[in-house]
Amino acid sequence: MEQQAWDALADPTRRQVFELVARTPSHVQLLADRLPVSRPAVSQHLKVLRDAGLVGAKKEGTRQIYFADQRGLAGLRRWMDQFWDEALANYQAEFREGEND
Amino acid sequence: MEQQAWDALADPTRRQVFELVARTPSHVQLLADRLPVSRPAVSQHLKVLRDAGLVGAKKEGTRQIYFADQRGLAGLRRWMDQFWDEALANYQAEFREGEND
DNA sequence: ACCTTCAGTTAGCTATTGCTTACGGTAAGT
DNA sequence: ACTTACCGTAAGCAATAGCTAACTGAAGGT
Repeated sequence: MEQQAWDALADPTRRQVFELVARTPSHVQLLADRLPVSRPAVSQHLKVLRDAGLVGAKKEGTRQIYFADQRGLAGLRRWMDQFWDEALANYQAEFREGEND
Repeated sequence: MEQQAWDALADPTRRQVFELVARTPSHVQLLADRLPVSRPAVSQHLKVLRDAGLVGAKKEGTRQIYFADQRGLAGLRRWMDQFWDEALANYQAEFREGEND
């Protein structure tokens, strides 16, 4: 469930899709115009992002407005916070030992 | 440069390697023992993590002690903070519009 | 009714990835 | 010097991913 968010955001163009949607909610065609890939590709990316809980959709006539969903990001944020301190601690510990050579 | 960090942490076993190293700095063989992959696989993962700035290494005789490096995480953290607020804002905005139907 | 616009899905191809096995290479123990 | 314990890298393979092109379908506009 958290793995999906990692996979989703690891791909560069898919991350671009998320960034565009996060700044301004928009429909598929608009996203495809601003990206170097075709419309179906954007559709597929949006499906992955939606399954990961990173974006949501809202029907608006024939169009479909996508917007960023914070819940998908929450898992990654927790993970990051968890290892941020540990990483710093061990990093400093290793270098403190190496200082007195 | 930031893409490398995403790619590195997207892979589940590679993320496990990072997590183990972040908790307790250790050498390759020790990591391989705690993971369901071979030692060379761990070596390759560590190379990717090192190129991404996520881990550092320190020679200790014939062994090599790997430890987590906070600098690789910094980029991802900045990215996360950047979109955390925007995602929340747009998420709420979309639902506020949809409430009065 | 017709046509246009918007979107999701499938098939198929190419490129990349993660793995193991096998090899080469360095540092300590005897 | 020889052996043992480490480790990194290359070759090769099976699986996966991202893309385009083509198809299907729903919603408005005329």
